Amino acid sequence: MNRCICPKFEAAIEVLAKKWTGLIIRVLMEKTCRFRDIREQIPQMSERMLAERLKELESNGILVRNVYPETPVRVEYQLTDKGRSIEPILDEIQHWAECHL
Amino acid sequence: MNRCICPKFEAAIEVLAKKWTGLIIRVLMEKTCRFRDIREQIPQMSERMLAERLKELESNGILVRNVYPETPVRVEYQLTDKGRSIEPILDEIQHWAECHL
DNA sequence: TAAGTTAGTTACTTACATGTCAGTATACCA
DNA sequence: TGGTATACTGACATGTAAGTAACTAACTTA
Repeated sequence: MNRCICPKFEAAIEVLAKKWTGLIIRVLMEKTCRFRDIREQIPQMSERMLAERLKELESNGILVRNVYPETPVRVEYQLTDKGRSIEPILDEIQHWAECHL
Repeated sequence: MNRCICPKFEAAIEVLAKKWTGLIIRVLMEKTCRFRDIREQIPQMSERMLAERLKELESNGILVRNVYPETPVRVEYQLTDKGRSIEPILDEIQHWAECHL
């Protein structure tokens, strides 16, 4: 459309391109997970980073945080519709990666 | 496919997600450009960053650098097939950005 | 009472990315 | 000889991202 810089495109890149973000979304794409579960599926990532990313993704409306006051507490992270709509992007990246890398 | 980390996916993110990369590719998607042209279309980016990204993209086989020894010298940057195959990814991101941001 | 569980937080450090700006090489033109 | 143009490069400073590891809070079980 416009040959100048599209702020929405840039904003999207800023959300999606951060380290760990894609992986976290991919894990949650399969099923709703607890903090612990995500850690176990992405063991390279520190707790600190996971907590930071989850907060960002929540504030961007990509996932919701559900707290169940059991003992010990259970916190589940679930993609929203907005979050699930990222799937085609990740699929395209995966496809490109498999063809060209 | 695999719920663990896919190194190809990560490698793709590493290439595509860097600051300015998407914008540079988008500019070159429209037409082959000289260094100067790209600068003018992305004025926020410094020359230093542009030169660095162009080198990276060239070494990743996403674009080719053609030198015409005229006076003054003309250097044109052109997407390869691999580079052009990134278009669907950028389109998906653009689409998502327009629907959700 | 001590240890375990979940879900974080905080402080500190290191690494890497980016910005700024001056300088280079080559060739032309006045 | 000085100025202009293109396409960079290099040194340095700053800023941001990420890693490490210890700590907290609430509650339960041994």
